[in-house]
Amino acid sequence: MAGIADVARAAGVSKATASRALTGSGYVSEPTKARVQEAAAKLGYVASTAAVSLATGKTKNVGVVMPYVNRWFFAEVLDGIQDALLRHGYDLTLYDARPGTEGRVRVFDEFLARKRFDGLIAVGLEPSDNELDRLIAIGRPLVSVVGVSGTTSVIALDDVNAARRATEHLLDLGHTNIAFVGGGVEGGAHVDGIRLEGYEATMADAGLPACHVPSPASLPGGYAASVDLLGDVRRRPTGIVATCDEVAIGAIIAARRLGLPVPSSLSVVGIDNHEYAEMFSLTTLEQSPREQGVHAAELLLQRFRDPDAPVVEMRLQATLIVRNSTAPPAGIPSAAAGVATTRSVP
Amino acid sequence: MAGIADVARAAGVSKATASRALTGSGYVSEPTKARVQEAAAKLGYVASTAAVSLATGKTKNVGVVMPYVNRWFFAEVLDGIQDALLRHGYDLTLYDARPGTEGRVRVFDEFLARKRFDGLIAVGLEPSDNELDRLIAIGRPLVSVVGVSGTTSVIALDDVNAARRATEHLLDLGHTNIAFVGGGVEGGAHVDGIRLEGYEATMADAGLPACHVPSPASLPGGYAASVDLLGDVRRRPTGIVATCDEVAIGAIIAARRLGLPVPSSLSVVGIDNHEYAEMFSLTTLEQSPREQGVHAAELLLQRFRDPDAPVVEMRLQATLIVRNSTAPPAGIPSAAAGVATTRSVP
DNA sequence: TTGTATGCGTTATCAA
DNA sequence: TTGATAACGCATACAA
Repeated sequence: MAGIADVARAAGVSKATASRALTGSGYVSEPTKARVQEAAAKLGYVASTAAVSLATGKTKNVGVVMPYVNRWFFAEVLDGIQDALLRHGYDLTLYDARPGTEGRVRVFDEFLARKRFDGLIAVGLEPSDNELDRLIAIGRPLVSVVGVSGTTSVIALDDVNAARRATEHLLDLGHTNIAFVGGGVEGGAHVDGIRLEGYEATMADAGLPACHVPSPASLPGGYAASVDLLGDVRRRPTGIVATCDEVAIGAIIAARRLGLPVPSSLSVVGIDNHEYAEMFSLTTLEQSPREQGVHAAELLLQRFRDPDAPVVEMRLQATLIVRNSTAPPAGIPSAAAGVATTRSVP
Repeated sequence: MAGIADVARAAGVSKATASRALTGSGYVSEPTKARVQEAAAKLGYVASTAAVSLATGKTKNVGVVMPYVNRWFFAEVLDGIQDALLRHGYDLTLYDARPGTEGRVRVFDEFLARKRFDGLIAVGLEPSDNELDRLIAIGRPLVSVVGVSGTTSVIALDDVNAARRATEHLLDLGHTNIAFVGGGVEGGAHVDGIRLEGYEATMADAGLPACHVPSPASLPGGYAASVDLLGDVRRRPTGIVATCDEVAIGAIIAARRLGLPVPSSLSVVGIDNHEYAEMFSLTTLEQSPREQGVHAAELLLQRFRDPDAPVVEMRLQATLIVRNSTAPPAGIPSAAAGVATTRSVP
């Protein structure tokens, strides 16, 4: 509870000098600075954030808005943001804005309006026009990770490219009957649709028919969709491109359940490099949500230093990681199999 | 950027009256209150949190400290806390305190000392003595979810009881050769050790030998440990009690890999009721981390209202959910099998 | 029921 | 290089 007045008194200086000595702004002689700092340490002085904010207009705090905290991608991004902010001495206040909830409305109407932060990071938010307007009306720097288009800085995976390369990986192995599992489901994320388009375009380029199997972007969702798909012998593909690793793993589990060996009878490729991917030997296109979070935080912090910094749009390229869930289809032997143990870079 | 002075001017009253009209404290006539509120709405006035904090000493913010945000249990608790705080108009600032990191030191030394919150919720923190001292030295109400013993309010699952009932479930089905997978690994959580003790005590009560298989509390960890355990025919049990559902699911996947049908050749029971549990037909003892988060938040809010409220220790009882991963062992037919489709309460 | 005046704990401005 | 003093934006005790 010691205030700066106590520190000043203990050090035998004025509040103003004490403040300068502690914040490092303005001229203070070395000896007095040392005296002040020692006094502050002895008293356990910590500046009141409220008073500092009121006086400086800065909160040393960053707001993070995301629709879910308990999903792999979001939790990883959050972890990355947290880590980067911590390093720079910034606090993080979290706003949960699950779509369609009353809470989300309140977040936009009340909570964000309080401006308890110097800037905002929106993760996978997919705001409505109205919500986007409010976000901008706040008048604080905004950086997005996925989900917001247009006027603000954005960091996101190049989804079309990732889906294309996943598809091409299977094409290169000799597959022609390839299905895409994911997206096309109510309440699903926009990215799933984009990845689907990447897959469809690639199949079209190869002159092959596309097959879309809708599925929620979750392990149980991918499992259920894949059981349906693979259970019907007439529709059964030799390769699956999944919209994310959880769906891909669901497909692998479904295949095992149906007695279809992976990869000899079915190849599966995902997008993410989820923490479970290695255990399932899943071939996947790695995106690193954690790094996306770090980038977002650092972009925002840089914006604090230079408010006129240009709006940047950062498109990350996924890295293909080949494991053991993909192989040439049953008919074709091991022509391109040599590739199957390498790990290539973007 | 409109301040209360602008609102007061627009409504033709003093700042004091405007403040009273907006906060609801003190006497204000209905007509003027309405005028003020209308003016505030029109100007889009929102009180500066910094100024309010400085004037009242309250931040309307709660700090949450947890070692991980990207693990199922923690993410669920966080979600519950967030939800409850949102309903009461409180912000949430998050502090990541991963054990053994430099960041954790800074969180305790700098970040928490800033007291940007009216109270603190510690989730699974397992603080050192020194850390616990600091936590208390902050001088703000503290509520813990797991991980802190003693002097503060705590909400936690009754781990011993949960492990005991998981074990008894297998015993009731006729199993005698039951292993416990989980715990006993460096960096593991304290709860795993407690659950292990519950299992061991129950086995001892039944006059049966215990078998402990160390494992990290994760899906890959449980998978690896179970492959080892089940791969050795001489050690192979007919039942597994897992320290959590992720480990249990790892065990199920391992069993399938080894061609051991579940539940006919191996029964597996977990603790959690993880979101994947249903997909794997996992019998488990449900704890609800989300509700634990809600309870913790509400306990803290109540403490704000009544600072002298007694310290409470809330031990939650798990609920047995019987699915299809447990059955009588191969030898014993269907004596107690009728039970296997019911769902019992604590 | 309303207005005036003061304080909350810092930083920032201006003289000294 | 330092010190007195005025903001910062609001809530509140007290006076009217």
